[in-house]
Amino acid sequence: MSLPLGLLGLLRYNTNTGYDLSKLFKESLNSFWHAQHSQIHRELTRMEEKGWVSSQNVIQEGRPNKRVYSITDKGNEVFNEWMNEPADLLCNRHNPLLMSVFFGAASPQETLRRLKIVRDEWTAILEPNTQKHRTLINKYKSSVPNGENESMYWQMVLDYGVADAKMIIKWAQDCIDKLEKELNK
Amino acid sequence: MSLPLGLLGLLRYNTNTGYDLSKLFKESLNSFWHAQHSQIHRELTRMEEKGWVSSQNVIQEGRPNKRVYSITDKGNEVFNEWMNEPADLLCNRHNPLLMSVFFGAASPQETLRRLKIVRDEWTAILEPNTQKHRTLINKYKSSVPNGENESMYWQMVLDYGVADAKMIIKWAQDCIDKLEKELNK
DNA sequence: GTGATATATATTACATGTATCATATGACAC
DNA sequence: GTGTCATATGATACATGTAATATATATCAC
Repeated sequence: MSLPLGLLGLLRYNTNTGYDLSKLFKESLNSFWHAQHSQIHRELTRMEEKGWVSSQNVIQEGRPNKRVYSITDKGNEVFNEWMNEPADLLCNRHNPLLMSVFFGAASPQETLRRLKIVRDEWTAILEPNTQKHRTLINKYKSSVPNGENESMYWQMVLDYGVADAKMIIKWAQDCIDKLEKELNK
Repeated sequence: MSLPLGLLGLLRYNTNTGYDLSKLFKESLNSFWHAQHSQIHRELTRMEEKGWVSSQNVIQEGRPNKRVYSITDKGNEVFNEWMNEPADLLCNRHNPLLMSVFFGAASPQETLRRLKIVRDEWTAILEPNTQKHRTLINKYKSSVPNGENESMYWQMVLDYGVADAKMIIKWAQDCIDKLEKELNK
């Protein structure tokens, strides 16, 4: 249920089109939830059927018409209920990286190569991503109602991302050291 | 594609029934991949259609008959190809916990309560889980062909789990501190 | 004037994950 | 003798995620 709830959460701030929600999603929630635009459009349609959002067709000049969604009272109710329901907090992971490491003995050289990619890519994006998110937090802080208050929570999610990246980089390096030692035996 | 590949990976060690694979999965891969027995049965059927595994019906006394699967040459090929293909290493996450923290301003008390649950539950399972996995690694090390060699990779996955849990516990505590300070203002 | 990029929504098909139920038997506790 | 747990597989329905394609227009670079 997290996708519709993410959309409801964002719609609490502002009315928005599917297209803009898709971009907003990428900017804000993408570090912990990935959704494609086709999924967002489908989900919005379903949410309208359920009465959680309503939409208005807006005719534009020079561009395709757009459909602007807003959250309904019922949508707000659903969102608030979810905020008080037991969520899947110790969430199951589906992690292809660990799957491939687990069976790494089948191809040690390849596993080593992959671990280096993981280390390098995470290292490369850690700083720029942190900066980008910090900038976005500041932007939304002033443009979203109650943004000053919300921003503490956004910061928590950003902190998680940083801690996670650092953990992965260190873990990958440790694995690389072990593997290289083993392969050079 | 990770589920079928996980099953192929396990079938390389031994022939196995869907039921046993389901249990093995829970013991070994569950920390980074969750699969229900119904999904495993369905997947095995499909893999047999594709010729990646073959099965034999074994009549048992006193118990329901069982279907024993073994990996085929083609299955081994598919598995090895996958070990050399670019995997989704910087994997997307779908993390309901972070989703709920992100919108935490909608219900600070509830968010605080959840973060405490997260901290406590992860703390409670960290030690026992580590022990359990260490025991399992030792068990499989001697019972699986090439187990001595494979065990280094299993250990890496276990290390990841430990580092991840510690990171989450620390992060949750930091968030709790911040939130309590804010709420007591 | 051609191609790339951004705006905007929608459909199709398939892959994967979750939840619940159905079936069948043996062993064990109460 | 009843209920629960373990063994064993499967069907059904639905929810969710991914991939690819279609349509239509404006702007900008070359």
